Amino acid sequence: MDIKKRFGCIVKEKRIQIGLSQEKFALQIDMDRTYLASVEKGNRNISLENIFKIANGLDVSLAELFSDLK
Amino acid sequence: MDIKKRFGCIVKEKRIQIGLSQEKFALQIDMDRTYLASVEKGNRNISLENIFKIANGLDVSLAELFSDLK
DNA sequence: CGCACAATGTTACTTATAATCCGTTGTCTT
DNA sequence: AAGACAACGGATTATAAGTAACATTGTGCG
Repeated sequence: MDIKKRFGCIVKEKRIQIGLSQEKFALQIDMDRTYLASVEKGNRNISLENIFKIANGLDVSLAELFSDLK
Repeated sequence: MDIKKRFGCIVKEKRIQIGLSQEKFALQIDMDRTYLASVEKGNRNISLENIFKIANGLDVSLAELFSDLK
């Protein structure tokens, strides 16, 4: 599985863990709702600053975010 | 310090650890030398696939790469 | 020191694509 | 039906990717 898809899965997992919808989470981290959706789907080659923004929103470090990237 | 600069520092550190010049390393991972230089300088908001490419070139996982991001 | 050369830094530019914004559609669940 | 959520489309804007030319710095050596 490619890196974008793997990343998207983890974001989705962790977002669900904290009990937020795509829309709520996107709003919270000031990111477009449809963009977050496509990131989770693994269709986006997201940039470092947005990766960081998501990690912060999920309240995990970048290392943690990537640690269970199978 | 911002995330781009912190990331760049780590890449530089790890590249030096494996004893490669920017040019050699860039060649190895099929990336332009000047692009790599600006990434290391923290002037680029690099995307996931290029982050991944660098991690692979450095022979570390993404989690490892980000683990000593101070 | 002055010279050569290697390594890195910087600027500026075009092209590719990340990211936003508007909406619609489908699927649950109540 | 209505409301919440997620998937998808298209059009636009912002910016990352990639490259070339040139500048600078660092280093070893005569």
